[in-house]
Amino acid sequence: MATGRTHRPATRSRGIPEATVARLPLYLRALTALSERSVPTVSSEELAAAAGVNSAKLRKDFSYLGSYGTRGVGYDVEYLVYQISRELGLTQDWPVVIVGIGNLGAALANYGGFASRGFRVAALIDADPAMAGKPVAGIPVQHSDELEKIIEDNGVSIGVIATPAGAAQPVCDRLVAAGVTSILNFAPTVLTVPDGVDVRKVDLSIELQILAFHEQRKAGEEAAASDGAGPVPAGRDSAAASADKGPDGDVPAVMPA
Amino acid sequence: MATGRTHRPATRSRGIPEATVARLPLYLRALTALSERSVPTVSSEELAAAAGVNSAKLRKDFSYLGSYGTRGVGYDVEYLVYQISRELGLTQDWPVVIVGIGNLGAALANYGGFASRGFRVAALIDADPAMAGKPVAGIPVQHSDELEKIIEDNGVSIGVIATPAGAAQPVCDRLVAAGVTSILNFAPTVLTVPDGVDVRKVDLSIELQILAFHEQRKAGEEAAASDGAGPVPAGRDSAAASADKGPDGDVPAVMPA
DNA sequence: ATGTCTTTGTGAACGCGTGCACAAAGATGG
DNA sequence: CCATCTTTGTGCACGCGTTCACAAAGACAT
Repeated sequence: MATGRTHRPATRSRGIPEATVARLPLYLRALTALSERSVPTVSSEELAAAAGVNSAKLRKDFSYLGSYGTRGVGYDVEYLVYQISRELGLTQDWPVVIVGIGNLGAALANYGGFASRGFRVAALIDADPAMAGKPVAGIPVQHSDELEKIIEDNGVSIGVIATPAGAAQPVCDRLVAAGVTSILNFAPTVLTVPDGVDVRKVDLSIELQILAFHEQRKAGEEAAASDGAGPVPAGRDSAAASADKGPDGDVPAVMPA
Repeated sequence: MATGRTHRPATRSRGIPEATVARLPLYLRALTALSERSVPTVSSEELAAAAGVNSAKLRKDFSYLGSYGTRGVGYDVEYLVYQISRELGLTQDWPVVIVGIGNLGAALANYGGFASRGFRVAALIDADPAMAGKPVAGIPVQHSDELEKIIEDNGVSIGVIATPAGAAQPVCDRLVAAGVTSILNFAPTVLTVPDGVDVRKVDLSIELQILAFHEQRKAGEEAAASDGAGPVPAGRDSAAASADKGPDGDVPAVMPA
């Protein structure tokens, strides 16, 4: 799962639970696929299976949006696609800027899932002067100096940070100062932002570590018979496990497509 | 953050809650940074701030691992780094294969956060014959035909799928059949896997949609702004910058990644 | 030793999210 | 119009996760 966090306990999203909001895109994707196959209606059971969730959960989620289903029949696919899109705010155009055009930034720029969801890459920004003007995904990269102007001129409110960890906070500060109020962060760093600004973070390394945890557990259970505890190099100071070479601080995170 | 899901009903993770496991990598990152600065000990308050979480939560998380702190002093950084690494299974080597070497796959292959965490890219696999032999991140790409052999020869148990949506499930099936038991999926599709196999999913599109939802809500609240107080915000996207946060800022939550 | 001060570790309360199970609503057929 | 069948919408209970608040534990000074 992804990983998104930033302090804030109360989750009163205008009646719609945060957990539900996080699943709406999932339903939308499944519904879009059905729509493309010209399926007119779908039951909660079928849609739930397609989205990979429990049907009861799906019905409860939809109940927060209103009563859009017909008992005995199911949900009208097209209508639901529209309702969810509207709820998520995808019926409007969202200009987005991507800062940090390295391998990851380029991958994001080429990602096709944007346009189809109402997102438009308004600009690609990088601090390296050598990148300026060079086209990536058909869009010329612009230098960081232009950041504020680009954001204001295009009315950008969503920014994507794909820079090395060290550059993330400064870039974030500039984005926020220029008017961005939502940030998707791929750099492995905790960003500090003022109230009113949303930050979601994606860190591949974290996802892999969680997988490793479960993987280790599976291996452990398998050898449940005689297993003791792993090698326990006593000494509190023995410290630093195996591979700890590079400072992770400067490597950009990675991500989705 | 990322998004991950598909799995276990009972969370019998040897006593450690899933939510805690998802945060351990976060603590580990903060601790590694402190370690590099040669900081000997850290209090729950300081570490929590560095990791972006609540200090009470951090202490409770650590309590699941054991009593590694010293009252009145804090936690020994090096010792904690080791304990968390061991708990996550990062003290061992995890060979990983990346399937689908497009923009994203290449970005992942170049990601530096792997090696420093015990992960080793054992192979890059792509279905395009033209890619075969071509080096990416210093590793020659191999053709899909070799998939099973590669996995068995290297004892790979973790696979990363970065293929187009249509190829994901078939690739997943082959990975699982060959012995992979943990999968990180970047393709926008719900993968079906047998019991015992973990799947975590990362989908940028979903993260952006969640941001859009909150962004839309902010814009809506602004329109109903009744608390004057100060400068009158002319255009909605022009100035901004200032702390124009009215009622309640809404920040992401989620979990679990 | 004794007292004071700091910080951990955790018992308990609370709230959110999940899933069950069923009544209500509507379609459909006779 | 009535009976039956399907599927939604939701009340309710339960469990996980979060947070508070404080006693216990140890460091440190006197």
